[in-house]
Amino acid sequence: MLAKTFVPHEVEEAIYARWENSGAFAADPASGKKPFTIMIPPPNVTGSLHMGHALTFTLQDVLIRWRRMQGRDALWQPGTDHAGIATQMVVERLLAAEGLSREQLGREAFLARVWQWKEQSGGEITRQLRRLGASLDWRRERFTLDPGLSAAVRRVFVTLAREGLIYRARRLVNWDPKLKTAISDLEVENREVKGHLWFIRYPLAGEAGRFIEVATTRPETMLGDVAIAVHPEDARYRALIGREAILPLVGRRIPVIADPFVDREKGTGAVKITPAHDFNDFAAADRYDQAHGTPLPRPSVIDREGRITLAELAGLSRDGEAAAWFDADFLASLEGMERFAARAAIVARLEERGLLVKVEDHLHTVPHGDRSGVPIEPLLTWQWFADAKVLAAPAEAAVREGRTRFVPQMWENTFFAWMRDIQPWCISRQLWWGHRIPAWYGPDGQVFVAESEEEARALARTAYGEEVALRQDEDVLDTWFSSALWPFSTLGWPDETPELARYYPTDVLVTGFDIIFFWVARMMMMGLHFMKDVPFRDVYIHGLVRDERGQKMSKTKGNVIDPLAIIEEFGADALRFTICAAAGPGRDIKLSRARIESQRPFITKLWNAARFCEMNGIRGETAPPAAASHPLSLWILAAAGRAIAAANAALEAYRFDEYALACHHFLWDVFCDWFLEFLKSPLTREAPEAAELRRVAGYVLGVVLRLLHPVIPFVTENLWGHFGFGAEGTLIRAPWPEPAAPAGAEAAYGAVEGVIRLIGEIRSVRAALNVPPAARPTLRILPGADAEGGFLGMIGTLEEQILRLAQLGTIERVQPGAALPGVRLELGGVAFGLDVAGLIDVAAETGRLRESARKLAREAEKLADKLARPDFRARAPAEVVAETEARLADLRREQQAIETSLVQLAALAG
RNA sequence: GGGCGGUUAGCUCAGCGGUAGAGCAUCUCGCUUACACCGAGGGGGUCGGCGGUUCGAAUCCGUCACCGCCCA
Repeated sequence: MLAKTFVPHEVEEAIYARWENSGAFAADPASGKKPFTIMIPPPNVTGSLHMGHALTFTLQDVLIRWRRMQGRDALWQPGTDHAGIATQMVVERLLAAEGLSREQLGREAFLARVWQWKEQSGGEITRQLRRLGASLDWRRERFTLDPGLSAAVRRVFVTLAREGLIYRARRLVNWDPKLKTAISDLEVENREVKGHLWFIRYPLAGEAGRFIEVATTRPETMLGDVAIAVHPEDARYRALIGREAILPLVGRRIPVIADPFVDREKGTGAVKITPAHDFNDFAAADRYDQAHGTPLPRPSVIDREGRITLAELAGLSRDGEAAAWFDADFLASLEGMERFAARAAIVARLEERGLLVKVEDHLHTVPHGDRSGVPIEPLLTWQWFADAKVLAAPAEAAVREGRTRFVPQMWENTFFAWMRDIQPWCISRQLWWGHRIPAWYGPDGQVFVAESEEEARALARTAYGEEVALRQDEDVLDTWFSSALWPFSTLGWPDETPELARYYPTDVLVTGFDIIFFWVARMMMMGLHFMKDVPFRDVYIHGLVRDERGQKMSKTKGNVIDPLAIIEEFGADALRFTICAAAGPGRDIKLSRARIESQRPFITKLWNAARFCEMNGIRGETAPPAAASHPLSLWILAAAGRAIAAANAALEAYRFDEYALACHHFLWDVFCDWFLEFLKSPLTREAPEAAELRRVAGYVLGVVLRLLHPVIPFVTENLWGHFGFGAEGTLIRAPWPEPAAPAGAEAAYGAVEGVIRLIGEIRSVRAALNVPPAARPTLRILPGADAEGGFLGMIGTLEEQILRLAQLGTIERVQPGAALPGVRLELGGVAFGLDVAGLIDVAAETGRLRESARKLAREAEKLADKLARPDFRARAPAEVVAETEARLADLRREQQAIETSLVQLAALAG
């Protein structure tokens, strides 16, 4: 016997273990089945399950389970990425608690420590994904630092380097002074901050007492100024172009240059140029250098920890007049000072010297490191870059040609926009945890890129003609570099494995729009370059999970909902069903406890429907009875067929919400509300058709379980085993249902739907007229000339059901011409009289009828007007005209019926 | 400043050229032998504003407003 209530946490873990241990999640490369593959976007090894994960993995699991049941060889590839910065930060924090730094420990020992952490605490999320029910093929779990995946990284790096698509260069990069590493453009977050605009006077050379005034948001960088730029057509400054100003404090002469990119409206229209600490200034210096013979210097005045450094100013010239503005002692005092402290010191000093004109409040965007949260310092450093532009072109073409399809399609725009303006990708990181860059340097700095040290040594021997000492590059690669290879590195590449041949390209990538660039774009680039084919056919982009007010969930805001707590309380199925039902196309999902609570009863409903079946001797049937002929059998089989078709159409289109809705509607509004209710009378009295109806019910219950299994796998699996549809834990492998449509099913469907409408009408009348619940009035039936035969017959067949569900005493057929006392109804060409004389308030009923007569009249008038317009008849399609006419005719009939009823009521009253 | 998305019942959202829908909430009635996490019935919307296209617009086009996101 099924328990009175379903208690998810009592069964979920056992069911999951059974699936996992029985190999139900395992892909089978040797099978003859058509593969269906999804690569999990590997979560961060330091991560733990949050609602965003719950969303993305629920949707992926729905797709995987559905396709697996359809008989596909499903591969859902699990794993985690090594998350260079995040993991290093975690372990450094642990060390700090012991009073240690990674530098004290040394690289080798530190890495050993990280591995130790990874083995013990890493990958917590893979355990949590099991709680969610995710049917990942765990035996194939990968980690981006696995030997195989690392070999793939080296192969890709070396290949691209030899093709000239990876190169080393000294460039301005986004430097994170807290983490002391370069980061890519994508890891920079532009935040709007309230800052200031400082207006500073720079003395003009050769004209004592005259100045040029500049405005800046970063006065501390003035130490590294090499020019002042004005717009070439700015009348205020035209005369100054080509002359020189004096950089105060530093005491250097710098030119006033013209650059059309200067915004004349902003500040004073004159800007200081600091090429070593600003991307725009760097570009301006480049432009200047190309137009002039003598290049501008590019002194760095801030170091890797964000402190002032004066070393690079030392070599720069300083002559007599400028030297007068040289502030030697003050300058020396800045050495090693933190950049924001230096800002304050410099502003104060400028003010003392009468060079600070004013300070204005200023709202501007400042780049911050997305991990560290500190302002980025643009810094000139040696880094490795990937030529993203060249790699992007085939990826862009693949989407343009439809070889990879975005769902919803609008995300293509985002993808194209980024691809069009793509910048060189800085792939080196000044970290220890990650793939060490496979490049070695000779004594003279010559670089040897190779997959192994031996290979590099061989290259060096050839180059130098002798054995020399080599030093490997200290840096590691961006984590996303290895993630970009995931769709093929996990399948064994660069080896030509059977898996690689079979599962690449994958079918669909499911992810959020926030990582289209990190993931989708980079996997496309690498996949196309190395596999010569796209990594996935479809990219399904879902929204972000937000709280009930539409705010992003974050720990600092304290508005996070912990999926594990929800699973503990309501069960994984309730969470999954809520998510699935809420996953409309291209929208963020507002999630709250209340929302999950409101969907949970659906699980309970399924449970109780199953209990009803069990109590009534219904057993699991995997096939519909071959000779099913009772109209209720035919009707429910037809309805199930519609539900199956709706679910398939929804899932094919990635419409998870419609899939959930179709299942919900079929189970609740059709199977429970009508089918099971219809069954009560014949089963209770053991009618002749009871045996057939039991078998059909057992079969349709199985259809429901199979249809719902992808989204609510635990409760369905539990019931599957309980009813003996198959062995315990085998629903996951059961065949996806096919519509079963015996002869006559559609006709029966229409007739039974008519009976359902009739019962609904009677219930409405009863409620509207306050007929006492215990009253059992008589229903009289008077078939009209155009009565639908099937419907009329069905009223006879389902008489006991109608009596029960409409709470009637008897049903009588009357002869034409007979009166129909009471309330008159008109349906399917049949007139019905509900004899409620004496049970109702005649005046109230008269009022009700008049009101509905008014409504009908309004509607009929609208349709009549429409039909009266010649344009409508001439231009609208014939079927629309016919439909409108039919609707009007229906309305007229209803109006007639009400008129008749009113006359009868008047007689009753009189 | 440029781009994208949104604005439909009290709330959350479908619908995207031919009768305005769902879930939740609300109101009335009901412990009818699966389920009160239930059953039955009801109320509630000039589909953000304006203009246009069309026989017909929530749906297509233009424009404005407000909200959100991305990029400068």
